[in-house]
Amino acid sequence: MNNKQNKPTEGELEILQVLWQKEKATVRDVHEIILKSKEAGYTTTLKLMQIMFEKGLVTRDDSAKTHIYQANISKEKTQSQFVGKMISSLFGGSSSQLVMQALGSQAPSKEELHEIQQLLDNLKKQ
Amino acid sequence: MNNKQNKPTEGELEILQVLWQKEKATVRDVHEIILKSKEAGYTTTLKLMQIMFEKGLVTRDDSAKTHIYQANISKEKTQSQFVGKMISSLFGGSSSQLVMQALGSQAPSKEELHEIQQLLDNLKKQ
DNA sequence: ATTCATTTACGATATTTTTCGTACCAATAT
DNA sequence: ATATTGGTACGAAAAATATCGTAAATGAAT
Repeated sequence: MNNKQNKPTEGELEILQVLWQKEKATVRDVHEIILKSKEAGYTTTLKLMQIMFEKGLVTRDDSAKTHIYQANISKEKTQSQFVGKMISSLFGGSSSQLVMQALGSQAPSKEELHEIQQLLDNLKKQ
Repeated sequence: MNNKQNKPTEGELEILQVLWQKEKATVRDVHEIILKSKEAGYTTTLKLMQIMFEKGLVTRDDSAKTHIYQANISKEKTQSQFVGKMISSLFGGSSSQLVMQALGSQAPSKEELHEIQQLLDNLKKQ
């Protein structure tokens, strides 16, 4: 069972973000985008993606010279992994505390509020 | 200006949790508690706390042989630091997405739901 | 006073993550 | 054919964290 997927590191997360957004991408694609937010060498990105491949975090099609990468863990799963970790390590296990903090730090739009309200209504019914 | 406080590492976070809860604590106090959730040597905890002192994450009273430590960054500030980071790096800047994820992953109690509802009502008014 | 237990200080090592240089390979242009 | 370009592989260094052993200090108990 390869269930216990390790938490991606920060660098890996940056790459995953790109892959989640673009579905498929070459190292160069990813690298270009990462360059926008930080300084980095091409081979640095390459190496990281190779390591991620070894770890199973991404898959790749290496049939052509230029390999094509895809994320191999879902955004949702990763999010919940991190959120869970955070709730336990910073909010004493209380998800609502995290919710309060998140809502407080950045007010959501009307539509978002509505969405949250719906979810909340749902939870109340149970 | 020592304003740009670095994000505490995971190990540091464990210690901060104890300090936030107990207000004041010795290395041994902290260590005992950490032992409950993981294996660790005493000097490991000690060393970490010494480093945290150097970084300014904690203060300490070393007037007696056994030093007494206190957290020097607030729980709230640290939480918002991490939540903010998370929203931007995993939720594309949308706090409500994080909220949804958090509420979904672990249903809060009735009281908590009520609290969240109140906050939500407040936000709606604006 | 001497021993014993507890603590801090500190250096060293281990581990994990990030970064990069260099070699090598393949496709294309000259 | 050869040079140029753009790609991968790979090893190794650098940086950040975490871990621990050992020595020295301190205070309490005998």
